[in-house]
Amino acid sequence: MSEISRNGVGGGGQPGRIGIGLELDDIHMKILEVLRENGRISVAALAERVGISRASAYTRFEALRADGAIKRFTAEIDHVRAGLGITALIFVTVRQQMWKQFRAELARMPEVEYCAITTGQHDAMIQVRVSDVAAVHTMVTERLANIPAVKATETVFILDEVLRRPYVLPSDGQQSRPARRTAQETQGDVPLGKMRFVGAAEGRAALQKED
Amino acid sequence: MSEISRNGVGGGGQPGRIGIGLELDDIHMKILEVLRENGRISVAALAERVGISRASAYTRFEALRADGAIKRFTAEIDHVRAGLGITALIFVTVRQQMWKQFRAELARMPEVEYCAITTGQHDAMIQVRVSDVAAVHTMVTERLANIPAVKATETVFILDEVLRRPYVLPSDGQQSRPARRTAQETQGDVPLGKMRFVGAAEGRAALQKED
DNA sequence: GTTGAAATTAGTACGAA
DNA sequence: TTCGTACTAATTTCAAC
Repeated sequence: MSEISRNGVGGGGQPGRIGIGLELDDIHMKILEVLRENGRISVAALAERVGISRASAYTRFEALRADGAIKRFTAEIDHVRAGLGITALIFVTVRQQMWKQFRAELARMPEVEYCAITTGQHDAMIQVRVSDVAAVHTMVTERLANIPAVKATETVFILDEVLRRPYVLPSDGQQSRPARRTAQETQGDVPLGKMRFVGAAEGRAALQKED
Repeated sequence: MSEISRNGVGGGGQPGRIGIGLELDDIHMKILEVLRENGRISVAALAERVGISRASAYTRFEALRADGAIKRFTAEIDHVRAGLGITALIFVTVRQQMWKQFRAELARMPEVEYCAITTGQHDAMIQVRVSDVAAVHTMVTERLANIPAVKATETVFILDEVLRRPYVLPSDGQQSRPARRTAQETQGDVPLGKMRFVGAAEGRAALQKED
């Protein structure tokens, strides 16, 4: 049910960000690393693993929560065991000027686990978890189709979830960190023919702001 | 880095499931509900909220972990605060008989937060978080393009993440629960014209098994 | 499956470096 | 700020019911 933070393409620390927040140093990052793989670790054990005192660990831990860098702690549930064996992605084309309504309707659908607004052919992608294939059909044809904001949908099923990391952090040693080489420099190296980048459809910028 | 459980389209409690697991009753579900919204709650407090004794709560808590219904506890990090302001989805077409290699390569890419095998036009969807737009380009053209298993990619950016629920549970009161009405009964009700379901490409079944 | 009491651990508050 | 310590409160474990 939680609205989560904006994530504009231009984002990533630029001016205009709401809330200055605290500067995250290496120790903060280490704390996040530990916490994302073991959200129930005691602060004492956390302090030891990170190499700071217990008191400091409490201070930093609280700071990270207060700042919002840690949004919440959660248990990862095996949805198959929990009876929701079917996962589907529904790509939605949303009618202009109706995003607000679309978002409101989404909040009323408990089977929706994730929704993101995207560039490309469609406007949004939603991920749903349900108990059987028929439920996906019901969801799409009865629930989504009845939302005026929804112009069209395209549904695919998830056959297997290969990988889910709790949360990716910069300290994971990305090859794609602020690269020395620019995009232009890179272009000669690899066969770009098979790669395709899909920008936002016309009018998307306008849609974005409307809510 | 964790491989997560299979999620076949036929799944959801059918025979052939690996590991019998324990039967999840209402109290188990309640525990999962509480834990997914507050992964750091003490077992004592959990017991109170669920309405059972401390000892029972401990027993059930442990059983859920041992069974794998609770896969892990994790902190949800604000990736923007953490310096990864850009999120993108990369839809990948994978060459037949090369899934194993594809999976292995994925594991080596820390910026990949999620990967699912899907039906439809593409074979897999991966979600990446990086610090800037250039990093996406680098990721796709340098890393993915160099994997022989990757036949083609299509990239879209995530402009906004509207909604993320920790984990959807059946008890969320889904409208799409084992529906009384069949898909066929439903068809007369709504304009199906704008809805599209996309099945697996030919040969996908074979690909699925290969790994 | 529950209660209660002991041992352990967590969380807080302080002064000192 | 961070650390170390001491103090208080809470949690977990384990026993008996």
